[in-house]
Amino acid sequence: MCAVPRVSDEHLAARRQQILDAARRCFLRNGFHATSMQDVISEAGLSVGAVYRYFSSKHELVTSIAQSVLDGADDLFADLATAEPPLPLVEALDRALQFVEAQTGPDGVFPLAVQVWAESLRDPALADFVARLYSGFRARFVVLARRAQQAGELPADADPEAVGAVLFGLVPGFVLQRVLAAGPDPKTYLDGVRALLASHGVEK
Amino acid sequence: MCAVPRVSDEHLAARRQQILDAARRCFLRNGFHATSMQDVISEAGLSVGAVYRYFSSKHELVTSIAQSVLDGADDLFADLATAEPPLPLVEALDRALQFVEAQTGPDGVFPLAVQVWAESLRDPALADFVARLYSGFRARFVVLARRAQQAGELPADADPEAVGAVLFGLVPGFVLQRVLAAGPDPKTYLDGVRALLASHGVEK
DNA sequence: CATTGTAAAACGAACGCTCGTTCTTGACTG
DNA sequence: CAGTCAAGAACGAGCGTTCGTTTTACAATG
Repeated sequence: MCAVPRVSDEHLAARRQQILDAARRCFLRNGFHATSMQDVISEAGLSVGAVYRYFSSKHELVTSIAQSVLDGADDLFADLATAEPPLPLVEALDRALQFVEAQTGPDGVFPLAVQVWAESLRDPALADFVARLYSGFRARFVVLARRAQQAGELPADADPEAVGAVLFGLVPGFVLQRVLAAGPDPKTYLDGVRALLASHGVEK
Repeated sequence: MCAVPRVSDEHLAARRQQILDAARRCFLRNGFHATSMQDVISEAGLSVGAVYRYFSSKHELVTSIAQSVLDGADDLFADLATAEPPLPLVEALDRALQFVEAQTGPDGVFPLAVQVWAESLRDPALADFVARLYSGFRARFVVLARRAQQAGELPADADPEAVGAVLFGLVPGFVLQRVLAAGPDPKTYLDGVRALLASHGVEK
C-alpha cells in the first residue's frame, strides 16, 4: 500500500537485459561453468546484490541464456516451410545455411549452442526444452519436404518425415564442421548437396 | 643394497585404465566441470595421491578422456573409403550410421563427444586436436565421394570435396537429432537420403 | 628361508583459494 | 518517512592440489 517508490518498468527490464548481455559475453568467452557470478557481475558493472535481485541463481541465468540462444531460429525455418510458391529444396537449404553461417562466428549463437547441447545432457529441464524445439525445427523441414514432393521434386513414394530429418540434419552437419573443423563455406557445401541430388539413381 | 622393488608394467597400466574408466563414468554422468577430482577418486576406489600419481591434473584427465572418445572412429571411416570394390554411397552411409547409432546411447561416446565439442571451444589445444581429427574424417568421405564419382554414381563435374563434406555432415546431423531430439532411427534416416538421391534433377 | 634395505606406490589430512549465495547497510525515491 | 533498490562485506561449502607419512614389493643378504 501507500508510498510506492518505483523505478520505471523499462528501467527494470533494461537492467535485466544488461545482466543477460553481460552473461552472454562471459559465457561465450569462458563457457557456462568456467564463468563465475563475479565475472558476470563485473562485466555488467553491477553489484552482487543487484544481479541477485534479477536472477535468483546462476542456474537461472544459464537457463535464460540457453533459451534465448535457441529461440529465434524458428522464425527463419517457418518462413522456409511456408513460402509461396514452395521453395525448391536447394534454395531453402541455401537460405538456411546462409542464416546459420552468420551465427557460426565468435559472435554468433552457435558456439553457445554447442554448450547448450552439452548442458542439456545433464539438465533434464533443458534437455526437454531442446528436444521440443529441435523437433519443431525438424517438423518445419518435413513440411518443406512434403511440399517439394507435391511439386514433383521428390519421388512420390518418398517419406517426407525421413527426408525432412535429413534436410534438417544437413544444417547441424554443416555448422559442426564450420565451428570445429574449418569446414567448407555454405556455397561449397550447397554444391555438394546439388551434386548428390543430381546423382544417378543409385540402388545398389 | 641395489633393491629394485618393481610393480609390473601391466599393473601400472591397469591402474591407469582403472582411473580413466572411473573418470569416463563420472564425466558421462556429470560432465567435465561438474565432476570433482574427489568424484573420480571415489569412483575409482583409490586415494587422492594415487590418482595424482598417474595424472598430474584434472585437465590432463579431461584431455585423455576427450582424446580417447574421439579416437577409434577413424578406423571405420578408413574402411568405408578404401573398401574394394568401392562402396555405393548409400551403403557406406548405412554402415557409418549403424556404427554411430551404437554410440548414441548413454554408454556410447557421443554424449561425451558433445562435451568435448563444447570444451574444445575454450581449449585451443583440444580445438586443434578436434579440428585435425575431424578434417581427417572428412577426407575419408572425400575419397569415398571421389570413388563413387569414378563409378559413375555422381555427375562428372561434381566436386568431391564438397560432396565429401556433405556426406560427412550427414553423420553428425543424424547423431545430434538422435541424442538431443529423439531423431529417427538409422533406417528411416537412410530412406530419406535415398529419396533425396533419387530426386528429380532439381535446379531452380 | 627369514631378514633387511630401499624405493615405488598409496594414502589422506590439510591448504589456500574461489565459488555461489546471503545479509547488513545506507542512499535515494515518491 | 516508508519503502525500494543497490552495494559489497561476509560466509560456508567445496574445489584442485600438495605433501609428509605409511604401506607394499622385492632384490640382496646371511
